[in-house]
Amino acid sequence: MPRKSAATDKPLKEHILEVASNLFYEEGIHTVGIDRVIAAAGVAKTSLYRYFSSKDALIKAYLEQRDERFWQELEAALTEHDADPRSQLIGIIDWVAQLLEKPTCYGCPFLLTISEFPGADHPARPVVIEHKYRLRDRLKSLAQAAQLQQPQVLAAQLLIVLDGAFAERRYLAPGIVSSVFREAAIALIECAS
Amino acid sequence: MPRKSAATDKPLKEHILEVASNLFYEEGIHTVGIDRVIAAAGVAKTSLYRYFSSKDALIKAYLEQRDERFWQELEAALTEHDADPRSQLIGIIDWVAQLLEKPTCYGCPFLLTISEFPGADHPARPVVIEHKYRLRDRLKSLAQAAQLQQPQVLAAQLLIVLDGAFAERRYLAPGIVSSVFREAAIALIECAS
DNA sequence: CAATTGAAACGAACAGGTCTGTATCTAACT
DNA sequence: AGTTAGATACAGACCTGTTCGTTTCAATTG
Repeated sequence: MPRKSAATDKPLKEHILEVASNLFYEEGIHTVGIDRVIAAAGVAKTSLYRYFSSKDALIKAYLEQRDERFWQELEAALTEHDADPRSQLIGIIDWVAQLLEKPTCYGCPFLLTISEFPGADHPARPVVIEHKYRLRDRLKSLAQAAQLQQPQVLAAQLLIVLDGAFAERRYLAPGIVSSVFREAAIALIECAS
Repeated sequence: MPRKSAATDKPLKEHILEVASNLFYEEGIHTVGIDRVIAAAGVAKTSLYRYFSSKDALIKAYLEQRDERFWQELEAALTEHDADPRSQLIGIIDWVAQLLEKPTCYGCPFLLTISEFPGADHPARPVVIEHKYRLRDRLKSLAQAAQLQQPQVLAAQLLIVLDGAFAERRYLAPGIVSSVFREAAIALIECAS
């Protein structure tokens, strides 16, 4: 049976991944070396390499963890909303707007990672693309169910606004980005009504 | 008098900067080392360091060059348009849409750079922020002159759409991003009419 | 209960590579 | 002669990934 980490009582692999995830997200992947990760996690280098075969594997696990958490929290936020598809669509917008308001939001981890690794062969790339496509499809089916015009186009438009808002969170203050994002998204939904 | 580079007949400093600019933009700054730059430029390392005191200085020059070129080409594109402020605003949108359609467009160099260097103390940061603010102000004054509602808000919305479109150009095909961007921007302008 | 065993983790050093930036020497051109 | 640039080697730092020896701790076994 695997040993538990002292502070968090989580399995060590998850503990390492969580620490790495925060560091990668906040400071960038290239600027955070393995030594930084193990120091912050209070862990030996051998332990990290026992669970992750390479830094690339750790990066991939980081994105997969963020993807999983994204959908979990999104679906959880949507259960508090009306079942009406239009309300659900607005619900996604509001949920993202809340994310953008957090001071701990530094942008979209997927966009940030693909900015750091533009190479077509990096293992992170398919995770990013799949994440974005899935989100766009989710928006599209909601727009479709809400009987909005051109749901495919609207979904793509909303994704652009979302990506733009997250991109700007790297250099702009939380409140402004969130409110402008929300207004723009609502306006586009109104246009398709 | 400084020697001209064989192929381009430009001063060596500009030649180095141009080569570095393309490499940084296409492959990312972290993944492109000084050795790659001098090899691609066909230049000795000593020559590079004669004109640029450090890699950070080269990065800063890269962004300043992109900024300068951005405004030059934007203003040039706008002279072909009607002097009417609303036409000028649409002109910016169309010009950006054309940029996005180019296969050589890999996103916004400013957003990409700030994604790679999130640190608040990096010399690239102020260049990025100033560029974005200037663009937003340009959009705002055009919206104002066109007597659109809430020009400040509209400008911020358009900037979000623009940033989102450029962000998506790292993982999506040219044509789709460009057309969706254009439709979203036009829709937002219509909303403010 | 006490001794043993074995996996899990730590710590520290190191190998091999890459990166930035410098120093030195030589060639070319004015 | 003197400036400009090329070529090369190198210093020092950093980074990934490995190796080796030691510690801890829990489960097993007598």
